Amino acid sequence: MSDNTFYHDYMGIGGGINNTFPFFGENPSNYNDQPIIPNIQNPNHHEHQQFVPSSYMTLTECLHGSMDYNTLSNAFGMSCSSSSEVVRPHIDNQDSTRKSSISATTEPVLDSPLGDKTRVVISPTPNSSISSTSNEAVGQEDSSKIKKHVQEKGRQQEGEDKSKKECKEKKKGEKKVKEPRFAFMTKSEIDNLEDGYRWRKYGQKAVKNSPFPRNYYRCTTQKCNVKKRVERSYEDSSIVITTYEGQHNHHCPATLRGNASFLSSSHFMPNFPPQLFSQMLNIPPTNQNLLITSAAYNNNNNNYYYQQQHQGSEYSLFGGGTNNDASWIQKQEPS
DNA sequence: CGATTTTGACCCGCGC
DNA sequence: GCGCGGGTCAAAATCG
Repeated sequence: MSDNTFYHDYMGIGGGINNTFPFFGENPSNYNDQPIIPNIQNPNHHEHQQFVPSSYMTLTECLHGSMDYNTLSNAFGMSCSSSSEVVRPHIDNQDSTRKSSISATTEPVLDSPLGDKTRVVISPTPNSSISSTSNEAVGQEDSSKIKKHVQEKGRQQEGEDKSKKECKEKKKGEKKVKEPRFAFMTKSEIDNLEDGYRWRKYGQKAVKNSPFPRNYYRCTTQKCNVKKRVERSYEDSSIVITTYEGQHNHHCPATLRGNASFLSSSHFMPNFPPQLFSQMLNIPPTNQNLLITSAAYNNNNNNYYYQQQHQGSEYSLFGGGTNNDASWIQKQEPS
């Protein structure tokens, strides 16, 4: 199984964006352009760019999960082999040695060029929920043991049947199926970024070697078992790592209400199938584990733009649109 | 008062 | 088999 980690660098329209994001040149009039490809080309590269109209599509359906991966690949006339397994981002914080190369077992924070670019020294700020993992945890040990015993006794009396049944049912069925996952990184002060869906928090865990906890969310829609994990990078506290697991089986509540303003955070990405990018780029499955994304949003005209490049590929992808609906994606030939 | 968050305990897989 | 860490549960607390 290959990993497919997906980086998304969201930066405001403000400082630094011009340095890293080719769509935003010196001329602010570009921001008011409709998403017509030539108008948003990087002025520095326009001579070399050659766009491929056949690769042009709208993102709208992708954004709201109404297309499955096969449909998407068909739309592009590409085969969607079963080998395009989605993502299982390998997040192993135990590994203190950093892999500098792109590997199949990618840990989003550590391997991302974005992380390097924005690396800062994190001085762990006291966080009540986190600091309790060290000293307090020791003190909690004894009392928790007592509680444990009490609970166990209680369970033996009343809960045993139930839990046993559940265990059996789980064992009867197949192994817990791991849903497709993908992770992306977002430069944001807000931890839980608006993506149009409604989530309920169901857990929080301290992450080893990190002062920041990891939060677990579930989609509140019934029978939708999509999960989301949100954690802040311990290497760069300005970066939020979001990991989605599964696909929504329903429409996005925000768009049903006619409210698409959540796109202002450029968080259209979570529902965009990552393997589509590798398919568009003709990236071999073995190399599809790392996509680097830059994105930006113009609050003045509600346009968002992004660029995707894949290391090891000569191609890159451009996309954008408005938060009203229009959105697009474009494959760029190598220069 | 229902929905959501908090949080300690539990479960499970994995490495040693 | 044991310990560790990630993920989940579920009762209590809090919110709107």
